[in-house]
Amino acid sequence: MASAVTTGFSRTAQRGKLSSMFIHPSKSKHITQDPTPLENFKTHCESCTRINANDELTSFYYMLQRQPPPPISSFNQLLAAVAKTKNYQDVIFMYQRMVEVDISPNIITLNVLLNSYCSLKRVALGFSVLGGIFKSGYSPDIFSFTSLINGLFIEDKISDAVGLFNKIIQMGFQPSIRTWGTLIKGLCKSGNAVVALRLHEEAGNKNGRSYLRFKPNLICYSTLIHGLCKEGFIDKGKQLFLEMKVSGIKPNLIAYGGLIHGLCEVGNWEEARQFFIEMVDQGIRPNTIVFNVLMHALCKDGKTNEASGLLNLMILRGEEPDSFTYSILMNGLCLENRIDDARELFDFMGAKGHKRNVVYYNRLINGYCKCHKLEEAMILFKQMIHEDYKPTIITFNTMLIGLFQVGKVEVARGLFAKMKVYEVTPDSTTYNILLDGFFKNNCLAEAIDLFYTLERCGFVLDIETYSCVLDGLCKAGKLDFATELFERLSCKGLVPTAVTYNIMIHGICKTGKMEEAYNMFLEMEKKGCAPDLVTFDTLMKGFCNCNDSPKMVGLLHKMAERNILPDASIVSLIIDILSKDTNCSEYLSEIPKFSTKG
DNA sequence: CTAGGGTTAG
Repeated sequence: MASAVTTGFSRTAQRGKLSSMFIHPSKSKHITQDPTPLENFKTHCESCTRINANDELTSFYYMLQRQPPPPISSFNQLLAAVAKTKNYQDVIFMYQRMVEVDISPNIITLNVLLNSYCSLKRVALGFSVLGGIFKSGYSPDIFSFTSLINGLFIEDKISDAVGLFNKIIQMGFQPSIRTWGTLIKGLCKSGNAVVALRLHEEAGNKNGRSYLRFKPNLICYSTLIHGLCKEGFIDKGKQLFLEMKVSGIKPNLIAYGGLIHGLCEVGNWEEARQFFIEMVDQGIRPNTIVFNVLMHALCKDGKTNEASGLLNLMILRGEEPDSFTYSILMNGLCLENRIDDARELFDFMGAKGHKRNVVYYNRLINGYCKCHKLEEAMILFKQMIHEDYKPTIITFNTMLIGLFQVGKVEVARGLFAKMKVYEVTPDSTTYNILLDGFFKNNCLAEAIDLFYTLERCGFVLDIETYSCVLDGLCKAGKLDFATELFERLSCKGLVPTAVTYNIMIHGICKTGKMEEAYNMFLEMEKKGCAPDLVTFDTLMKGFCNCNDSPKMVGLLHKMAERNILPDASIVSLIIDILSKDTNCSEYLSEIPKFSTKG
């Protein structure tokens, strides 16, 4: 049975000739084809945009040719200087030239090289440098390991990074404050601020991590505070803020900024204001970024007028608004559907000679798309190209969403084809938009064709993409296809989310097979995926359609267990069923009590 | 030689 379904799919996929249009060539052209060192050097110099780059490379080249060669420490100094400017590519280039003329690196040279690879998201090459360190008879030190831990974090290999940290401790290495800072930063950046906090607490505990010979410093604290607040643990952030004050560390702009940011996100404007005042009292001057954060939070909360009040304050205090400031404000206006005001700001900036950038165009295009003024959006799109701004992936994704929303499928196809022309590579969001757009605009075959083409090309599809396809299939009445695809998810290593389950449950409910729908719900619970309000809403409607009051009451109990409050539509369904059911009083007594406070 | 903050679609 399964094979029949599969065949149905591939036939559709083979029929279309869209594949070549949709799949862009991979970016393999970046790999160079072994030019000679001198050629390499020349093109490298030409492509350098940094002011000092040529100076550095010229003196480097001079050093390379000297006989006898200068000491390795001189090379290290130069490499370190280049690394400091974050031009890691240059460091690697210079290192390779050194090797060519038989200059032996020492541990510092190798560490700089290792760190450059790690910073360029090439931690694997970092590890090969580690091998090279051993081979040259050196021993890796805490610098090498700190860089590797950082590299693992940069590549999102969180557990490997933590594992390496633990391993070097086991091996008897003494971590430096920077190693610790790298660990804290990595955890906070990857959304594991709570883990970072636990480590921090253990470190403070005398019986805990006794190998730490240092106290957390300003950087550790501000990173942690920022990370915790970003994830909504404001109280923990405030606690740490106090703790750092107690241990004699004066909070800086970043610590205050993190706290204010977190408070704004949860809408606690009053406390945010207090900290803002405290910060100013402490002689810390809020910079443009802090103002931007505040304005962004205000705009997101629909308080655009207050945000523009802050803009005035900012200018009054002598802080120069930057490109972010205006784009945040523009977005706020768009969110309030004040597209004309946003346009006015946009034109005003142009008139004032304030440098526009792509983001402004993206924001405004988004604004026009949101209120379905696609012609305006398109005019702006053409204008930005005319003014030599390169459209980005955001520009295209925004336009595509807008076009599909108003049913302009043909224009969307054309725009997608244009991405190639502008050398913008579609990302997974682009494909989700296309799939969703084709499904919603009744281009079922095209959607399935695209989906199969993507799968065949080995494009890494995430659970969002599959959910989108499942939704499209279910809504088109192809529940069989959807079920087959759903069952294939686990062998692709994908875990269905609540959204995925909701889509499937909805699809099954539509066919009236409530037992199957309920089984899907049970599977969801069993797999540890928490059902949400949508899940219950969907099931309630299904059971209501077949007048299954006991099951509805059962669901209400499940909701009570999970502290999910029924919304208006569920309540009306309950009333509906009670009025139909002659045994209503019996069920009435069984309905759980929901506390009104979450 | 190795650690700290903000914006854009769904």
